[in-house]
Amino acid sequence: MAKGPTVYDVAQRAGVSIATVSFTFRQPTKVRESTRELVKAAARELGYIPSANARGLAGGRTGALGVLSLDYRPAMPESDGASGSPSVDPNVDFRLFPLYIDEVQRGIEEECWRRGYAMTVAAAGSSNEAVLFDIAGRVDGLAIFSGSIGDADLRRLAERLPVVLLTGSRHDDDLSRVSVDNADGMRDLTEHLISHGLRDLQFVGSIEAADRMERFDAFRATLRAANLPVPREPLAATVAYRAMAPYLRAMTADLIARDALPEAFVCVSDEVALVVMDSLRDAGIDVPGRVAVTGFDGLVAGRLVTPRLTTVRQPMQAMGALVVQTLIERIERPNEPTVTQRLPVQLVLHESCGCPPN
Amino acid sequence: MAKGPTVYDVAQRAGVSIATVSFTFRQPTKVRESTRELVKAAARELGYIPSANARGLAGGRTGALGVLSLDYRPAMPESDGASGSPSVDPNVDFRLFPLYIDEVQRGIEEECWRRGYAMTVAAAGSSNEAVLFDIAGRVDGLAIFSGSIGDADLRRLAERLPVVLLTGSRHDDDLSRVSVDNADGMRDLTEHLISHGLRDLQFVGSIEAADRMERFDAFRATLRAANLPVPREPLAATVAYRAMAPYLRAMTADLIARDALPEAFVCVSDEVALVVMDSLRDAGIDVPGRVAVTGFDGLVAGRLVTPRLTTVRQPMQAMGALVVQTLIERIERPNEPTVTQRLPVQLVLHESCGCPPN
DNA sequence: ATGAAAGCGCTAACAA
DNA sequence: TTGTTAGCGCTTTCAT
Repeated sequence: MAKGPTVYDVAQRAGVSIATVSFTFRQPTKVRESTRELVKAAARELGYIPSANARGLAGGRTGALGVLSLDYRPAMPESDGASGSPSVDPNVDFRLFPLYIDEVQRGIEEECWRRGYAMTVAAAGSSNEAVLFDIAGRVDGLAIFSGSIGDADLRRLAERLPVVLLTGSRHDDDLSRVSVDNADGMRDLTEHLISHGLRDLQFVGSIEAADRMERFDAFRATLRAANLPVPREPLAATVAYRAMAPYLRAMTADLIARDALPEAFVCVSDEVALVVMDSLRDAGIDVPGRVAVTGFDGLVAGRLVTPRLTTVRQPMQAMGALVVQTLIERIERPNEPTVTQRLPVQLVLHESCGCPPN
Repeated sequence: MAKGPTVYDVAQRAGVSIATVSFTFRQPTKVRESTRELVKAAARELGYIPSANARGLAGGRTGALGVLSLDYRPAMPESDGASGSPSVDPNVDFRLFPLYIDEVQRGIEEECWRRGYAMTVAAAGSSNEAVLFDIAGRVDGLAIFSGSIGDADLRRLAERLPVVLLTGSRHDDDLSRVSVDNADGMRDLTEHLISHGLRDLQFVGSIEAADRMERFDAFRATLRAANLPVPREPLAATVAYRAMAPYLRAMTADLIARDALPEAFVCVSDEVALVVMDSLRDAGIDVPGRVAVTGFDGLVAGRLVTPRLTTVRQPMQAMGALVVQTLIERIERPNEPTVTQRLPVQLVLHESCGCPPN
C-alpha cells in the first residue's frame, strides 16, 4: 500500500518509456499490440492504479462532476394510521421515503459514470464555505439543487467552473438550468380536477422557490380561465420545510373543525400531499369522497398510499442525466451561452383526485 | 471560467511569493497577519479556488474517500393493498423506500465532510473494471459494501489503498470490517418470539452473505437451546435479490394454500419482512394473530406499515461514521493491523411480533 | 516571516 | 512506433 507504483515503475518493469505506458492506457492504438500487452502485464503485476490527481493536473481537468444537494433531513413525519401518535423516533432522522432529490441524484450518478466521470457529492446543509470551495476545486463542473447555497457563493462558483442549476427559473442571473414544465403540468392537473366537477380548490404549500411559484401561478390562471374562485394565496404559503408537517396537520384539523374544507387540496408537492392525506385520514375524512388531494413530483411513495396519489410526474432520472450532459457540454465548450432546458411532465391519475381505480 | 487563477496569479497580485500564498491557506500561523490579509484579499478578488489535483499531487493524497455501493435498483415491488395488481410502473425503477445502504451512506457522507474529506461514490452494479480503478485512483481510501465487487478486484484494491468492508465476516482474508452483532440481535429477537409462546418458527430469506448466515445460525442456536424444532434451512434461502419479492409472494400463497403457515416468519431483513407481511395481508391472513413476522435492519419503512414491524435495528448512521474513522486511521497509519469492529444492535419491539401497541 | 526551488505522477508535444 | 521533455498547480523543505 505504502507508495503505489507509478508510471515509472511500470515503464521500467516493461522496459519502455513512461510515455508508452501512458499511451497504452490513454491511446492504445498508438502503441504496437505486443508492447501494449507487455505494459499491461507489467501494470497488472505491479497493481498499478493511475493517480487521478496527476492525470487531472496534467490534463487540466479532474474527470469528476460534483453535486451540491440539499440536506433534507427529517422527511415528513407520517403516521402509520394505526394511531394518532407520531410513528417516528425523534432520534432517528432519516427520510421516510425517497425524495425528489434522491431520484434526480440517481440520474446524475448513472449519467456520470456512463460518460466516464466520477461523481462527488456534498450536502449543502452540512457544508460551510470551506467545503463548498473544496468541492469546487476538485470537479470540472457542478450540479446544484437551487436553494442549496446562497446567491453570492453561487455567482462565485459559476465564474470559476461550469454550473447547472436544478429547477428554479429566475431570469436575473445568467446560469444554465434544467427544469420542467411546471405550468403545463399544473394546468393539466387543475383542468382535470375541474373536469371532476370540483369548484372550490385550495392550493397548499410553500411557493418561495421559483418553480413552485410557477405551479401556483398556473393553478390560478387555470381557475381564472374557468371562471372559478381564485385563492389569493396558498395555504401554508411561507412555512419552512422542517416545520411543514406539523403545520399541515394543525391546519387540516382546524379546517375540519371550522367545517371549512375545500373540495380539493392541490398541493405544491407530493411530500405536502402525503401529509395532508394522512391528516385527513386520521380525522376520518374521506379522500377523495369528501375532499380530493393532489400532489406534484411523482414520488414512488405516492403510489404506495391509499388512495394512490394523483400527481404530476417529473422525469427525475432524465433531469439528472440532462444536467450531466449540459455540464459536460459546457466543459467541452466553455464559451457557449447558458441554456435553460425544460423537460415535459406527465399527469398521473390515480384515486386521490376522484378517478376510479384502474 | 476559462483558466482559473492559480497561486501564481494570487502571489503576483499580492506581491508575495507562491509559498506565502500556500502558507496563508495551509499554515496561516506561519504568515504575518498583515500579509495574510493581503493574500486573502487578492485571492478573493481573483476568485481563487485551489486545485485539488495539484494539492493532492503535491501532498501525496487526494483528500477524498470513496464509496462503492451496491446497485439496488428496483426495490421491493410492494402492492398498496388496495388491489392485487403491482403498484409500481415497470418503467419506474426507483427504490420504494430508503434501504440499509442509504442510511449507512448518509452516515459516511456526514462523517466525511466533518473530517474534511470529500466523498466520491460509485454504484458497483453499473461499474466495469475501468470505473472501479478510476475511483480507486482518485481517493485515499475506499468504503466497500461487501458483495459489491468480486474478491479478486477487492484484493487488488486493498493492496493499493486502505479499504474497509461494510458487513460480512469472513476470516479468510485480511481486511478491515465494520459490522454488527448479528448473532446477538437474532438471539434476542428469537428469544422474544419464544417468550410469546411461539414454537414453530421459520426463517426466511437469502443467507448467502456472511452476516446473514450469522443471523440464521443464531436463530438456529437459539431454537436449539430452547428445545424447539430447528429448520434445517431458510425459506427462499438462495433466491437472488431481484427475484426475491415475487418469489416470496408465491411462496406465501403456497404455504397458505397448503395450510402450512408457521407461527412466525423470522425474516433475514426488513425488506423481506415487508414483502412477506404485504403478501399475508393480501391473502387476508392476520399478522400477528395468525402468524408473527419479524425483520432485521430497522429501516424507517418498518415503522410505517401496519402492524409496525418488530425488528433488530442496526446503527446504520454510526456504522457509516465508523467506517470513515477507520479509513482515516488507516490512511494516517498505514501499517496498523486490520480490524473488525462490531457495533451493537437493538431489539425493536412493535406489533408484528404480537406485542401490544405501545 | 518570506522566498527559491525541487518535486508529486502524469500527459502531450515534439523528436527521433 | 517509441522516447525525451516540459509543464500542470501546489506543498514543503531549506535558505535567507
